[in-house]
Amino acid sequence: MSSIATNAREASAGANDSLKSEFVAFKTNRIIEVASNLFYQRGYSSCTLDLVADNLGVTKPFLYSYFKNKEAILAAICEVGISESLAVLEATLADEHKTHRALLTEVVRQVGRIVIERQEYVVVYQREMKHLSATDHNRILRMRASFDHQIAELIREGVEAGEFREDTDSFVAVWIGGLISWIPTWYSPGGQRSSGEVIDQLVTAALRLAGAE
Amino acid sequence: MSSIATNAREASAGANDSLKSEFVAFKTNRIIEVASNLFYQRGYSSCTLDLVADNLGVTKPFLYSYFKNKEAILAAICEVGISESLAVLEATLADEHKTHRALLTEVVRQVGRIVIERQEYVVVYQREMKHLSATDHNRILRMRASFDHQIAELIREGVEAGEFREDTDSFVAVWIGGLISWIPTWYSPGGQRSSGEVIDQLVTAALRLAGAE
DNA sequence: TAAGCGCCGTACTGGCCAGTAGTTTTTTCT
DNA sequence: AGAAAAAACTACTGGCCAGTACGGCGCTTA
Repeated sequence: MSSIATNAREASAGANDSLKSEFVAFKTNRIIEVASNLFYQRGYSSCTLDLVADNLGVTKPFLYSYFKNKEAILAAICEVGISESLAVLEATLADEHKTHRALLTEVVRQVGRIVIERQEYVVVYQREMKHLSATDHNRILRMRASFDHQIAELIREGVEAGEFREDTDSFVAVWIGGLISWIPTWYSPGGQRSSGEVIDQLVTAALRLAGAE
Repeated sequence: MSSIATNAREASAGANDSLKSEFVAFKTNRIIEVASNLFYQRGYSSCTLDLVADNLGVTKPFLYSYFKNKEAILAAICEVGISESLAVLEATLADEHKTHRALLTEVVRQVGRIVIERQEYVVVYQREMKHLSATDHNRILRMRASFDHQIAELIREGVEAGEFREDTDSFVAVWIGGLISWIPTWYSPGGQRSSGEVIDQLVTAALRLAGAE
């Protein structure tokens, strides 16, 4: 009996905890969403936490119960784009049945989609990374390096398999990363080109760089 | 006689003035050089003018006798990379005897060189443009647009002339601009790759994007 | 050498802002 | 209902920084 009661209590406590942590996650997300938008518009250093709080309809101490300080908010923002991209990259590369050309196409398409979706996060990351603490900076730099490394590997194998031109240096991985990162500086959601067109163009460009035609 | 005297006086005054304006130009240059370096390292908003002055061995009011305010210094920095690139672009395109392929190669090579030389200026421009006044912002944006437009035109003519693949959209001009702008985020002067190698790679990449092979 | 001028420095201010201490409100549990 | 705990707010501070008023020093000119 006591064990049943205990289990029930634990289960209930567990449910409560998870509900509570869902609330916390939700609020945390809202904060980085709004903060990202404001950092994007005004720049990290010239954006005050009072402003972020105002835009959320709360006050500054509220933010401090979810993040240690201003820099922690920035770190959370910077991590979004790169961690999602890395996740998609690894999920895509897991499919062993595809050709290297198909893999490259799919990776570029998926990551391009994420970069467009998370445009503001990506731009803030690119512009404001230098304000991160050394620890956060290194963690994010490692993710970025891992991304580039895996693309370079994909290129190398594709060249070996004869799918890409043999005079293709695996360093084009960095150039392809450049194409992807470049999108947010000129694409705007309501603009002339749809995100679909942009992604198609991106894929074409990446394939040309890889010599896969 | 009076006219000779006047001329002599004017000539002398002119020489003085030009010498003086050379001094002014020199000091102005030193300011944007040092400021660019500090804005590059710390970001525009978190870099104080006292710090800039310290690094020049002068004091803050000195800066205010050469620039109206902090933003004017930023504007001067932002203009360097793009105005030099535009000048080189137009000088290169003036050579009527070259093929479109040769013109594209030369433009990319020259602008790549400028971007590497002026790396810090270019990065500050990309990151901090949003802190410019509307007037400065527009002036610089127009230069940038003119650059992209002329590259697009070059691509279009090259396709027409049969030098580039016929399924090449002139929008690759923007992608090529992306490759060039991407260099400063990963190239470092003392690093593994020499600037010559980087530029060769850049040219190769640009030609592949244009379908000129 | 003395007067005049211009260049640069000293010293200040007014406002802004990250971060915090202590209080009030809301929720939870009995 | 009422107490205890959790969540959010009010109100403040200490330091920083763009921009400025004014003073002094050296340099020209006669």
